[in-house]
Formats: sequence, C-alpha cells, structure tokens
Amino acid sequence: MSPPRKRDTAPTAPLLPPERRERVRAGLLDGYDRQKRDLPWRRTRDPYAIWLSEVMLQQTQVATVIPYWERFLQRFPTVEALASAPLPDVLAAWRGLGYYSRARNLHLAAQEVVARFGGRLPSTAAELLTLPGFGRYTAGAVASIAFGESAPLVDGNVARVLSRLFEVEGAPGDRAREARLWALATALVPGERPGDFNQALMEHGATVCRPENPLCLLCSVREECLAYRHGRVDELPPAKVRAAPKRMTLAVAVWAHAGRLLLARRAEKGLFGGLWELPAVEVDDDTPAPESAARLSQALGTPVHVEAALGTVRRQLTHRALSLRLLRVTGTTHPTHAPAFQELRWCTPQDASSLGMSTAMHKAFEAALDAGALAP
DNA sequence: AAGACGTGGGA
DNA sequence: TTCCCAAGTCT
Repeated sequence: MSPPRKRDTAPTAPLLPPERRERVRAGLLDGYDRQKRDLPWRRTRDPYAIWLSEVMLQQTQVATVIPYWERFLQRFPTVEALASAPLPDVLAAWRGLGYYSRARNLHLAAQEVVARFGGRLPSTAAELLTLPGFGRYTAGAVASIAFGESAPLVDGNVARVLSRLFEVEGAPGDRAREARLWALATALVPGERPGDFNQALMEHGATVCRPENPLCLLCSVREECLAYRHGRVDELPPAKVRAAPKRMTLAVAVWAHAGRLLLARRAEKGLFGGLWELPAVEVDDDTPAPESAARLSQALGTPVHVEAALGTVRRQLTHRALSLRLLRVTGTTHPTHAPAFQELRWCTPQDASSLGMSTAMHKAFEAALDAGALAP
C-alpha cells in the first residue's frame, strides 16, 4: 500500500476566522450607527422606493440623485404607476441623470413585476436577478436592504474597503480579485441586520475609507486593516486603467418652421436611446456641410439643405468626446415621421422643455436658440 | 469579455 | 482647462 497522498499545495488559511469576522462586523456596524448620513431612502421601507434609489445610485453620486429620486417618486409613486406609464414619460423624469438604459430597464422591470409577481417586488436576490437592470450588486442591495435577506453586495466602495481590510491584490476587472471580494462580502454579511451591514460597508467606503485622503485616524476598523498595518492604504486598490475617449461628431439639424423646431426621438438602443433630440446623424469629423445635409435628408426622409452653420457644441462623456455641429436647414415639406427616428414632432421651446432629452442635446438646443434659430 | 453607456463635481 | 471618477449592467 502506498502512503496517503500529501496535498500538493499548502493548506490555505481560512478565508475569514470567526473572531476577526465579528470584529470587522461590529466595527463597521458601530460606525454606521454613529455616523450614517440622513439620506431620504433610509427613511422608507417601501421596496420600490429603495429599488429606485439603488438604480439611480449606480455610477452616480448621492447629491445628484436626491432631487431626482424625490421627483420620480412623486411622478411614479408605485410600481403599477411606473409600469403603466409611457416610456417617453419615464425618460423625461430621468432627463439629465445619464445612463438612460437604467430608466428603460427600470420601466421594463416594473412591467415584469406587475405581470409576473402581481405588482410586488420579489424578495430574494436570486429572483430579483431575473429582472432587467438587476445585476449582482442591485439584487443584493434590494434583497438585503428592503427584505432583510443575508445577500452580499460589492460595489466600488465595498471593493475598496475590502481590498484594504484584507489586502486584496489585483486591478479592477481581475477575475480572481472579483471572486475574492465577493467571497469576503458573502462571508461577512450573515448575522444581524444584513441590510444595515451592507450599507455600513458602503457608507464606510464613501465617508471614511475614501479613494483619496482616507480618514484612517477615525476608522472604526483600523485595527483590523492589513493595508493600514502595512502602510499600503494609498496603493490599494490600484486605479483602473481607462481607455481614451473616442471622438464622435454629429451633424445636428436646426429646422425652424412657424415658430417651432423639429425634434426627433432616437432609436431605443445605444447612446441616448429613446431620448428626444434635434435630429442628428453621425458624420466624420471632416464631413463638409453639403454632405451632412445629404445624410440628414436621408435620415429625415425628405430633402433639406443647409442655410448656415450655427456653431459647434462640445461635450465630454466618459468614453466619448462629442461634437454637435449645428446646421440651420430648411426643406420644402415638413415631415412628421422619418425612417431613422421613432417619432418626429414640431415643438415650441416650451413643448421641448418637458421631453426627455440628454444634457448634451439640451445644450445644443439652447445654443441653437441663442444663435437665433427661431428669431423672426 | 472588453467596450458601451452620461453626468456633475472636485482636484 | 483637463482629468478623474461615483451605490453597475448589458452585450
């Protein structure tokens, strides 16, 4: 008989010893109970309102979200109200918040909640994950905060806090790193008040364990922090490498008729999907005005010609450098539908103010008016 | 599985 | 001015 085979790797340390787990939990929860910010969605237990806050907070700062959240809830107070609203109305309420696919998916999910769950949001992360716009983070957040499930969550804040506490190596996006962070979050969350614990983790990252100038001297889990102990707080986690923004030029039709401007609603997918705009087509940076007119004619399904260039509006997005080239155009017919757009509408500035429109296009719209687009 | 998808605020 | 990025999801 051969001797029992030895393991070929050294035994790994347990992910998280119980005593250390309890100290980390207690420290974070204490900090939260003492210092948590008074945010409006922490004053409600309505799962729909909590869901809405989590969607709005994706990649968006708290101070930006607050007024949108309050207005949106007034306009669409329940899942049913949201589900039965037309998408353009939902996008109008989202105007200026960015990442508009969030609003489209929220609307779709509300309709599914009505159709599949009788208007009641399901209470587990696993079920929530089946709805549009619910990824791993949002499913864990809503399940734990609204329903008290011990579901883990990892967002940018949590990733930073756990990276420092447990000295997790690797860059954002690294598979092994993500797996380790989720494993740590999963190991930490079971216990009292899972929703509060998850919020404590995020709150700690937002207010104490910040990306720059973290407040280690005020930290409630400093004694547990490996990065602090090893003087590595400033180097964990490593910054993510970001691709250089790509240039994108749009030829924008400024078409006035009888005191109104022609507006178009964009296709549902992609950049500014489903939003209203001054009709625009993508062109090369060096496209001359007559060719831009030809492209716009095709998109609008009726011939237009350029009367004047009204200037260019530039806008910097995360992954794109946008140039909106305003062209005053005219044509002999005045279309009410067009091949490249979902809808066309001739609008007064007042009409336009209530439509869902990106901030980029809103700036272009204002610039067109400033340039005298509707001047007599 | 990288890349697309917005915006406003702070350094 | 310019750069970075903040409670992610989808394809």
